[in-house]
Amino acid sequence: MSLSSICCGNFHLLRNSIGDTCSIRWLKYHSRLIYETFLSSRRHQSRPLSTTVLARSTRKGSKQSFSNSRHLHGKSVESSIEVFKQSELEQLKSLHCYNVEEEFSGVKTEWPATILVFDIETTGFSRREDRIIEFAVRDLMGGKNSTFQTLINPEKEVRNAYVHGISNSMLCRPDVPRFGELVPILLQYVWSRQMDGKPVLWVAHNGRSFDVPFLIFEFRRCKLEMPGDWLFVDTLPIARQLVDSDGSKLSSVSLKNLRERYNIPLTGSAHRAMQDVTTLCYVLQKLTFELKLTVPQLLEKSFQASDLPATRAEK
DNA sequence: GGCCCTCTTTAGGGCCTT
Repeated sequence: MSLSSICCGNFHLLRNSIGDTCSIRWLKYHSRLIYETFLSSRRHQSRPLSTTVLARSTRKGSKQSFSNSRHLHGKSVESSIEVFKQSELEQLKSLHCYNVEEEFSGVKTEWPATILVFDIETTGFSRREDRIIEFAVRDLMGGKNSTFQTLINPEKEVRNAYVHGISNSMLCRPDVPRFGELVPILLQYVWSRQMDGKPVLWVAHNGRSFDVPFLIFEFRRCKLEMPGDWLFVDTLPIARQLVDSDGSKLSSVSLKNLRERYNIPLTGSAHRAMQDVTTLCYVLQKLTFELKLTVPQLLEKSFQASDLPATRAEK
């Protein structure tokens, strides 16, 4: 299975899903029972959800005890949040690619994992001192409700609004959830996208050093562990494999530079989570195509939360 | 903080994330 064909398929679908975002109110309304099921399954299990043993069994395709709970509310969620302007949509449409193999064969691609590209905005760089204030994710499978985003009340002052434009007044509102309140909603979203017996592959730029540790610490503050079938891929070390036409390595592999390298238009404010997610989706497509990376190879590069030093001991 | 590179490895600077 070539990643290029899958990515082309992804972005064919992505074209149709931009602006099609889950309503957090809907998810909030339906997440309570799901969350209770999650907690219940944890109680019935004699080990945490994110143990290595459990994850290994998941990689082989076995089901986890909670994997079917998403079917309790398996109906589609409504869309209510407009993310992009029409002019911006037109720009992105110009980048769309077709899954040629799928178009000709008529056979649906067998996905080895649910691939979720995500990004966070935070109050700073310290995973211990700072908090997540925005979370956005896009399922590369595309389709209805393939994206999800929300602001998060960090319960502390935001002093870096000059970076992302997210101010205290935007976060200190009754309709903005704290991270602990978001967890059941996020789990509901992920389960609604996850395929039976297959892992979830989260993709982020510099995720290994930044996004994933932040998530781990937020889960830890809620006294929860991430599901064991959540795998992560960092696009930063992958991008470092790129070379220029003269064979030299790139001087910068920041998301901004990669976007400019691939002529990807900026469709909103940089340093807002969903904007960066959209950029990374296109960068991932171009990156894997250029490096001829397959999905299995991408999975081989994945890591688990428990693999990170930050999860093994407090520093 | 983790990773990479080099004027390196008994180290230090820069990148990348907000």
